[in-house]
Amino acid sequence: MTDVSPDLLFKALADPSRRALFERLCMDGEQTVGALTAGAGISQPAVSKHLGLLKQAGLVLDRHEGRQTHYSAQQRALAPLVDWTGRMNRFWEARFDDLEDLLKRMDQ
Amino acid sequence: MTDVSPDLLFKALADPSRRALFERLCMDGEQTVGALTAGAGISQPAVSKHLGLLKQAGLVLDRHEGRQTHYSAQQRALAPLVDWTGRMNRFWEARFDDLEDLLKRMDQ
DNA sequence: GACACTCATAACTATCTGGTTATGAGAAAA
DNA sequence: TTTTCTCATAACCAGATAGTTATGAGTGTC
Repeated sequence: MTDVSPDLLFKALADPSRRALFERLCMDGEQTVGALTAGAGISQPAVSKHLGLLKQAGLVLDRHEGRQTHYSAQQRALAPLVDWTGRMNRFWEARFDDLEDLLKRMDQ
Repeated sequence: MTDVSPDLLFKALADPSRRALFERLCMDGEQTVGALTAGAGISQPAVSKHLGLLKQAGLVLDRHEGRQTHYSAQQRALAPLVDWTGRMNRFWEARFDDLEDLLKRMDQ
């Protein structure tokens, strides 16, 4: 529930297989490991490991039901990423404003 | 100028040293390799390599002036990231709306 | 021209990482 | 209970990667 560092998020999403799994969960909703393995081009243990990392990064939740595990995307998880990009853009705009101010002053 | 794949962006930003360099460029504006090396806890060649990757990912620009190279953050570079996170959230919300619809129908 | 400075590249190394196969644990089915 | 199914973990391997030192290329300075 508590926010995860951007570092974990970036690392988790840097791998294409992992990002693809997360995208599928976002698009199609909760799915079992078996369903996710079908369609991912990698073995079931590889999928499980990736899901483990995604879970550790707070990007997915797991739910055990009988002998299968259902994974789902955790919506709020991307918030730190949005915050980070927003912050970077804001820095940029701040410097841009400074430049504008400078130009205005030079104009007078 | 043309948009870069989210893959390159995520990979470039997944490394802490690289992300720190980019953040400094966003916060403080254009800087030389020397200035960036001071403060990064790593050697100058390491910094140069990271800057090379950031440039390849479209995150920074370089400008040669005499014997020094000035790097700056490229503002629009984060756009694909913003798009991607937005898309993921939109998927999520769409499924949420479906659920709402379902609940509404069940309610009738 | 000789020297100093700034950065990029080369070459190398240790560690990380993403994949594999083999296997074990737990739950349903027979 | 035995078997089958689903997933996670263990053990291992090959390639990627982030760092290092050494050096070269290009530019200003003396």
